[in-house]
Amino acid sequence: MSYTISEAAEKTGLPPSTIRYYDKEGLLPNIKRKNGIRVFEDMDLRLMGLLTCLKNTGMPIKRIRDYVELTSKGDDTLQERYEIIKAQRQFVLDQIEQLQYYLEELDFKDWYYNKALAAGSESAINLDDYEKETGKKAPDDPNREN
Amino acid sequence: MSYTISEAAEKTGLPPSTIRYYDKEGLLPNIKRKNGIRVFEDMDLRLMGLLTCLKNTGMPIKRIRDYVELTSKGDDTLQERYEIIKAQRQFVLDQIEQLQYYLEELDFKDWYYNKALAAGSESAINLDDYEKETGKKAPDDPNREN
DNA sequence: CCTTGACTTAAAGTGAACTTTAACAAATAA
DNA sequence: TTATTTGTTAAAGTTCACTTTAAGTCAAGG
Repeated sequence: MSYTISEAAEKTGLPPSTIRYYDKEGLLPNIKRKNGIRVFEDMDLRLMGLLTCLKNTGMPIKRIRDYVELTSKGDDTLQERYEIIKAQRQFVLDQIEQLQYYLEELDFKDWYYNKALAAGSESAINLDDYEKETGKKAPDDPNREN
Repeated sequence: MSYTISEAAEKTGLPPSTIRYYDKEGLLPNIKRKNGIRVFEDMDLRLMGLLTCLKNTGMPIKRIRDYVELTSKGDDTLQERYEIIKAQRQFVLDQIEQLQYYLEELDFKDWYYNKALAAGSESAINLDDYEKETGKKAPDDPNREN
């Protein structure tokens, strides 16, 4: 199947302006043209899925372009591409860990506001209760007197 | 304990310029001054920890300021603050889920390059092997002929 | 007394990732 | 035939979150 830019936009969730921007930045090599108009194939849409993955996990556009360029150079660049993917995979693992840490901070805040709302006031909260009730240590937090 | 801006910077990991910027943006209300010079207390450092948590989980500066402002208005704003924290907590859960999805895409790529490097070429890869070897379905990916 | 170093401000500059604008081309519907 | 729709480009504009710069204040040390 082939698609126009607006169809590709719908399929990928990226606005046409962004697709054109990615194309200009070299993230979409070998997009076909018919009378000057971009023609997207399924393979292009799958590439855009990968771009979205890399972008949404924090890879800068320039590095994505490097990866894409390496890909079109063939088997000689397998090792280099592998290093990029491995690094990004580790980066995602680190991000998840970081988010899980922040989640604990927000879990505490959630508990805190539940308590405060039940009591009608923040001043009524006994922070020792957090550990008693959840088994987790209260994180550092403003609103504390330590 | 009290700290200068450079000590606060060291403790929080934020550069002094960023701390001044946050102060200007209203994220650090009630910072004391001594002869015009900022004096940070432990409570301020803990607040900065919370700011970092909110910022690093994707909350825009303006929304963080709203939250901070609500906090200094006292118990009347408990419900509103709770909503903000609850929404952010859910946002973090969604982010983790999203990252875990992207991780699977990268896991596939990792497998793919391992295979390709072992064989010396991408063309030698049989994508059906991914499910056979890992029990996971190969995600959509460029480099595939489907 | 003077220099050094750490602080202050307002304002301008930066980099990333788009988005918008303006002007134009080609195909299609009325 | 004309109007509308959908595409094209280069270039300028936007937003966010800082960072840098320039000019100044102030306390401590030599």
